[in-house]
Amino acid sequence: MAEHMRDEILAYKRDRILQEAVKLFYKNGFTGTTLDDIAAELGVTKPFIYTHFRSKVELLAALCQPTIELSLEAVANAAAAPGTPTERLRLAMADFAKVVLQRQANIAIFFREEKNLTPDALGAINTLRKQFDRLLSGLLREGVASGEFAIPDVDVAALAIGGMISWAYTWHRPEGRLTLEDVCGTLAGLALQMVGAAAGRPRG
Amino acid sequence: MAEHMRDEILAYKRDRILQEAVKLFYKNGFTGTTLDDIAAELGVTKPFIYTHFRSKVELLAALCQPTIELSLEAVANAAAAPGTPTERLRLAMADFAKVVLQRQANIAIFFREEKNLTPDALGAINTLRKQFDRLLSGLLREGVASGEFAIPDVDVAALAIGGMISWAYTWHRPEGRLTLEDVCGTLAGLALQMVGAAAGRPRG
DNA sequence: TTGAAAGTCTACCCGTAGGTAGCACGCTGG
DNA sequence: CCAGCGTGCTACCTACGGGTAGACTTTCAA
Repeated sequence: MAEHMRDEILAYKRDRILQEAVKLFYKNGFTGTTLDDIAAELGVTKPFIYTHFRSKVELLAALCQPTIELSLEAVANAAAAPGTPTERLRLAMADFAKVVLQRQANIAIFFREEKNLTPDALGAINTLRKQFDRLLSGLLREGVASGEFAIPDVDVAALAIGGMISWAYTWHRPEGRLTLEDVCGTLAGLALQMVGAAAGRPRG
Repeated sequence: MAEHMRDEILAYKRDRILQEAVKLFYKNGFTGTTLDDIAAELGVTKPFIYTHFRSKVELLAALCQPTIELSLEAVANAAAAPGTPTERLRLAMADFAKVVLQRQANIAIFFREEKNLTPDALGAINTLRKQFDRLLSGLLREGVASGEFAIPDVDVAALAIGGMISWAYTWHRPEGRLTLEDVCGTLAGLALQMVGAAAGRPRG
């Protein structure tokens, strides 16, 4: 049990480092942030960080990959859920949007700093992204087959929808006019309308 | 006239530097590219670059701003053109997509390296982006007023459409299955369908 | 109370890359 | 053939920041 708690504390420290790193990378960019900056924000020193991460780029990977995994899971779960393609697409896009906005900083950092990842880390993430695209394309194809969707090019449509929603990381302001749920709902509705689904927005 | 030609040569040199910079920043990122790299690619040395640009970040600004200006112009021209909102939206989005894809590298660099611009340069560009959003929102509002478009939230829709098309810089492959014109046309069609316009895609 | 292990800090190294001073080469006109 | 200028190069400076060695402190078990 002493062992157990030590692990929790270790995990907690690791997590705090990641939190501060996300905050600073988001605000000042990856190269615009020094490890000393992160350490200072935590009230510790640089070697402290090195007891939890092997390098600065490992830190970067550690804050990107899990977020991409969450995005994939959101779509995977929705795609596997019961319901019509229309219902599942709405769920998939609303949940995906939620991940994008809840992890806005992580998403932003990933897309900006991709080039700073090691080939290994980038490869792993790109595998996830390919699965994401494949799932989304598959869902669209189902809807086309069932006659619910009308799309000229399924693969382009998948990229367009994915992009429309991913892009929200660039403009969403948590303190703005719209709540996170509003935005997710609206974006999911727009996605449905885009594929020609009936009731892209329920009409009362 | 001797004067005249000297200026042309100066402009040409400046242009070549920018070309190589775009290529390398796109491939390796801004901080991942050294001025020596760019110089080497041109068969010159670093001080040569400094006779044409005051600093590395000035180089960055010089390759971002004109591209953003082009995007704005594309939408501004289409918005001011004659025709129904539907027709003008299609034109605006097709032309905007064309800029995004023709200047794919510049667009990618801008979105990735925003944080490396000086506050001044970034401010100037953000002014342009705000105009872009305003124009697009205005066009959508016209379509809603005329009954051609059905959109829950015009401002979110403008951001969604702009994002969907901007995003193409992440996935378009010039050597891929689709020509640039194909992609522009498909994306413009998807944008129309997204706002509920009739004939998002002409049906024969 | 003591010894060892875990954890953190102080102090440093050193490669890298943005930026510059001053020289050398070649062109043009006398 | 030479003066002078424009142009680009050689050679350098310097700051910064990622990464590390080793000392110090704290904790806990015996």
